[in-house]
Amino acid sequence: MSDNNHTSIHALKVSCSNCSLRELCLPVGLNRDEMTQLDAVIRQSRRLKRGEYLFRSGEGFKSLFAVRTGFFKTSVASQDGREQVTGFLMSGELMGLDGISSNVHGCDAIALEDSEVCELPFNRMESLGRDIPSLQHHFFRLMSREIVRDQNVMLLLGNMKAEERLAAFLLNLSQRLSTRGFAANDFILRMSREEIGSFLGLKLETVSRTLSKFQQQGWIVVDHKHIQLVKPEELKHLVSGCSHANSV
Amino acid sequence: MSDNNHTSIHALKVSCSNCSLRELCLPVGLNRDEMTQLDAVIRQSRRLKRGEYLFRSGEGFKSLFAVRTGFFKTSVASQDGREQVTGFLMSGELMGLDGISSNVHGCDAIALEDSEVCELPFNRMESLGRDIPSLQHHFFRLMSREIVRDQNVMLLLGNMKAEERLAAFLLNLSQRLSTRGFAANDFILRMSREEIGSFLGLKLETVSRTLSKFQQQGWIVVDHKHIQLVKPEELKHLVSGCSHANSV
DNA sequence: CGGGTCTTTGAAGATAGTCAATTTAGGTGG
DNA sequence: CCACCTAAATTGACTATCTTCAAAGACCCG
Repeated sequence: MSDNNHTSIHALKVSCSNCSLRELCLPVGLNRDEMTQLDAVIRQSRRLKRGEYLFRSGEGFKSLFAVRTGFFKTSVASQDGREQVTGFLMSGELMGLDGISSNVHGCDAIALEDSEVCELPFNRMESLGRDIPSLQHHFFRLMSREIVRDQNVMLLLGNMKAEERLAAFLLNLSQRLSTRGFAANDFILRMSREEIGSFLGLKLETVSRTLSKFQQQGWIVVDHKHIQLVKPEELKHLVSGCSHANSV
Repeated sequence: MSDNNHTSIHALKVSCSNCSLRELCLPVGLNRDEMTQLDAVIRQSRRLKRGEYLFRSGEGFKSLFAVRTGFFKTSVASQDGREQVTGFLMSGELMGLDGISSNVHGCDAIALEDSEVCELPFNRMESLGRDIPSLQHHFFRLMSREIVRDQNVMLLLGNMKAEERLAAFLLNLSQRLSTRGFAANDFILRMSREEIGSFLGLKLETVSRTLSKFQQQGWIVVDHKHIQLVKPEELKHLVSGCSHANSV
């Protein structure tokens, strides 16, 4: 699974009941008892170094993974090497849902910084869902949310101009970070310009140019990976009219 | 729900057990007994005329809908009126999965020809899933398949040129039609050039021009909505290297 | 059979892509 | 700890693709 010898496959026993992400992640809406049952199913946490693959497209699918700490990208690759980043994931978010359909992972998942994930064996999640209706329901909701997110990315890729895409991207990151208790208007980009471009359907040069343009207009401050949103309302204004949802 | 007086809300009792789509649709892998239980849950079939909305974005979500006959598009609209078509659906395919996450439909679903759908009340599907593990599993697989499909659309919108997009689109239609027993290389487009363009992230003129180009090269014959794939292998060659999956 | 929608096609224009050169940053090893 | 080396980012000039604007033609439904 891992091609990296010094990878620490720390089999730390984790528990949802104590996890600071329990309001964001899978256990939403479960009572104490149900959460204990969920704890029993979650196999372990696994640590990954920056650049390491959590899974690869084509590998057998057995488990979903929830991000505990760190940051991931998922991407699908074409035969001739072109890469499409399909998402960036932060704590509490779930990876691997696309593997359920065929029992084979449909994308690559790569850590963009040193990270830690919880492994959720899918067949055990499935049977636990039958015992805990609210868990089953939440699970359906999570998958549905992913579909909604994907639809919004389609809207972005199909209808929006470079500036609108980048504004939507920055605002989306901002919103998700602030949900997790981080500053909404001052953050570090974990991904390269090329990865942003791949996600947004733009070339890296266009991403760089557009960020510079935003900075020239005084809307943001760019210092390499460090981004400050000075006038987020201007970014919102750019995006408004492109989508009612900002769950990109 | 419907704003159209002369709409026939034929409450035909339908049954999965007799349905010609049972190998394509929800009942895949169920035994006789389980299928009878599923029959009990499926509320009715509903007929829609061309142009009629099955549901609209923002409406309360209660049911999923399976296409029995006909053809649909789903789309998300931005505030300023721009439309992104997110999918075209044919018999045996499911609509409404995006509504589960928030109990509100996230897109519009519109019949592109006179059509008939089966209504699947979601809460009853959920509880039936707890009784029939294989149904629950199949349901997860269907949602996952939708996520995979969406990822492939992202790849298309993010990485492919106009000719590649259109080739992928035609081949995908062809493949799905042939699965349903129709001719793979001779079919009628149910949607307008504008709707194709919206789905593919192109303007209608570009769609029209690109179809003409394919025809000039002798790869297809275009007679308005009537399409014949003369050299599908050339189209495949165009697309190859853009994606390993053709489940767009 | 006629109005309106959909489609095709052309020409001009804009946005983003490509190619290339320079600068900067970050990681590695001495 | 510093210096080097490689990878990432910025910026400019030019180009290609797609869009926009426009006009004419075809079909379809009532």
